[in-house]
Amino acid sequence: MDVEIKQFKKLLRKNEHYVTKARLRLFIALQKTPALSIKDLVKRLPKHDRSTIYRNITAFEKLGIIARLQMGWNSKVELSDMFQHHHHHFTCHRCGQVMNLPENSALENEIAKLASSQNCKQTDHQLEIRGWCKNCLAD
Amino acid sequence: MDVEIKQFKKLLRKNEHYVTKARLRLFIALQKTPALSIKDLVKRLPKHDRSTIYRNITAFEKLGIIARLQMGWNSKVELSDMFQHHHHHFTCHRCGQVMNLPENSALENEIAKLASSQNCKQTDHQLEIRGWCKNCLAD
DNA sequence: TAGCAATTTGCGACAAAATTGCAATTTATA
DNA sequence: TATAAATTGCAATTTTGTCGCAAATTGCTA
Repeated sequence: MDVEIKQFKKLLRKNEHYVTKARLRLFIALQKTPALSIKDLVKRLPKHDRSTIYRNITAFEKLGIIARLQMGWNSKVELSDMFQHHHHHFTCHRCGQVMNLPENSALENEIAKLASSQNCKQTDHQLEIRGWCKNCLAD
Repeated sequence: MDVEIKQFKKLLRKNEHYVTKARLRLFIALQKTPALSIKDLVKRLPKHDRSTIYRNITAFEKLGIIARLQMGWNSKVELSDMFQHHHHHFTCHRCGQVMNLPENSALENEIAKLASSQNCKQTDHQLEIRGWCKNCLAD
């Protein structure tokens, strides 16, 4: 079985959460796609009620399993850095595609410096770059 | 009168929009606070109906007067770079306060490089840093 | 500054999104 | 497999966001 699913189950149990079908399916759906809206999730998990999905998203968020994002307009969720390399996103205005960007330590350093210059302690951050993707530029 | 309000009125007129009380108050509310949710705005503009606020937010957005942000969870709006220096945000987990961060050209450069490294053309971006603010760290 | 045309507003009705209580089901454990 | 506890699905409800329309406001011109 997928190493990450093992880790996910362990995390749930450690925090006194049951491993249920709804939670597993939600996790797997998130593993498959970079960033999903609640609407997408409801569509992809037809066996489960909206309320179950909402409740589990809230639970996952508290456990640090997922992170909420802003992609242009709607809020979306994706697995947190616990289950993925840390990364930022590029959203194309034209085709709407969201792509994960490669890690960049120079950028991460600048962000860290910016927070500490204000005497703030950073726990995390989120960057979205918007514009035109390679394919749409070619058209 | 405030230079920015003059600019705001001019922009409306140029685009065949009337300068109304609702629009002025909305603009002024946005001038006063870094990032406001729709809920906040509805609370701060009790003389105006929700639908008016929604409609004007939509209109302002089309005219490029405001930008939508995602601060953690709810989407918020603030005046665009047209009326403010370009900046990013820090949100405190504990007190919830949102502060504007100073401009940083090294950071901006890294962001630009990251986009072009993927052959994407960046139009804009948004960064939110989260953590603990100075005051909350002191407590 | 009165009057006209065009836009905007507030209201009420709706539609969509998100939350909640509770009985029935599922899960972990022994 | 029995039991206790957590979770789910469902229905009801609240919260958010949208829309049409009559009345009011705005910009313009005489």
